[in-house]
Amino acid sequence: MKQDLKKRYAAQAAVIKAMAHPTRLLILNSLKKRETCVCELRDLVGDDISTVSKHLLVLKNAGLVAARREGNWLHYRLTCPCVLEFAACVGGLKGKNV
Amino acid sequence: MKQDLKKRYAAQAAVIKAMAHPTRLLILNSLKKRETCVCELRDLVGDDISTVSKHLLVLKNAGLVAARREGNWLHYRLTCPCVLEFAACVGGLKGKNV
DNA sequence: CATCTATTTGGCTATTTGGCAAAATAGAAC
DNA sequence: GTTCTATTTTGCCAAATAGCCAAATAGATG
Repeated sequence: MKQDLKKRYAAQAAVIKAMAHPTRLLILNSLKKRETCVCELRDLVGDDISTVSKHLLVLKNAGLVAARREGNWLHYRLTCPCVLEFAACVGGLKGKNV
Repeated sequence: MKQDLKKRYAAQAAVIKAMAHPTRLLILNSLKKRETCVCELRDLVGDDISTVSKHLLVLKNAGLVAARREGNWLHYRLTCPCVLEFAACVGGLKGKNV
């Protein structure tokens, strides 16, 4: 495997890995509609707010979301709505885990 | 989060998770061209063959690949070529990890 | 300044993952 | 049947992950 190819796949895998969690998919799909503050996402997800915050960090580090402060609230938004299109394709698969 | 929605996201996440590894992305992209036997994939990837076999198991469990025996060789093939389209989208992202 | 509110960070534990090497298996060939 | 070859499975270990709670932080407001 060539080195630059390796790097490119590693970069892609990092983003895909950030998406590879039910809660984070829920968050991404929710943000598709409109930007949302963390506390609202916590209500939607139902986990501890620190857990939600960590999920958002993962998404932010992958470049999938960005935040905007408005008073006390941080509003998160999708940076790349296209990433969700492929979820529909994935939905049709029939695997042992699925 | 409603229960059925939760399940749907868990199912999607399982497939995405299976894709979320550089070696597995390499394998998937290689299989896009044509079906390939394990030993050939081992040469391409460069890891131990048991490692490659495990990656293939992950992909198989997710429903992303399937195998066909021909003599001593097992030929793996993509079951859902569409899953690779979104990698191009992901490639454009600029994150801390990417 | 102190205080309140929204969010992040750190610490902890349990679980999962990726890799190699050795042993086991499945089918082909003798 | 035995043997050979391709592949999978098992065992082990180090590293990464997800979750909660408690503590820390950043702005807003008094």
